[in-house]
Amino acid sequence: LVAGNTLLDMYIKCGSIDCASKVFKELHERDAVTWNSLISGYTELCDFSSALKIFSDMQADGIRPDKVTVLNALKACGGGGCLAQGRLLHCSSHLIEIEVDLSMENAIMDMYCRCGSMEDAEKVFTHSPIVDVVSWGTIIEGYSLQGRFEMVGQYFHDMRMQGMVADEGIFSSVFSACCHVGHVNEARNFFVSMREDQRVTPNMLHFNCMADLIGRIGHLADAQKFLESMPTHAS
RNA sequence: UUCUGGCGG
Repeated sequence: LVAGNTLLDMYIKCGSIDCASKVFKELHERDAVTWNSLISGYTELCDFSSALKIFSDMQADGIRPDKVTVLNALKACGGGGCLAQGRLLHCSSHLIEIEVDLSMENAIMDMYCRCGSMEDAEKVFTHSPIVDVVSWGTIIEGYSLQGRFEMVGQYFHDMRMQGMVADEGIFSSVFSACCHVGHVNEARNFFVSMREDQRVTPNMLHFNCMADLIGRIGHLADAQKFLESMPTHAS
């Protein structure tokens, strides 16, 4: 069983979903891991409807979904923008004796964000007994995707107030929001704070957003100077 | 062997 699952996983990691599904069909024994691998394989390829189809096949086959199953299914719902199905998962996961821990809460929030329902995402966030940098990042990225810069700033501020340190991912979302709405000065402030207060090393994406913004207001020489100040080893 | 946020893979 483990050998079969390992083989299946190998094909998925290589991107050969066809070989993977062939292996899947030939397996005479399948457990939750087998199904989970295939669901995540389709999700990785952005074939969300196939992923959700496998998810329902799994249940039809009498295999009980575990935590990983639900995490993968939530991701597929988010990717496919299937709000109704995602909501159903959210509501039923409590019932089918799956513990709703932090990673589950975060996945649920992410699903709502991608489905465009920030209201639901915020509700989950607010009611979470504990949140981490991923939770904050999920909400911030959610607002960033919607171009809601004021909310990005708000949540970033709240996060700092609670003593949470931002990481590279948070700043990627923040800069992308700045870029989206063309807020140069705000971005500058974030850039300075990133290095001085929070000791996050700016990466290439961060530098690009900054240069784009500076260039956009016509300060091409500044933008160039800025890019030249970028360390060559920046990742 | 399958596992939550940005970019990458």
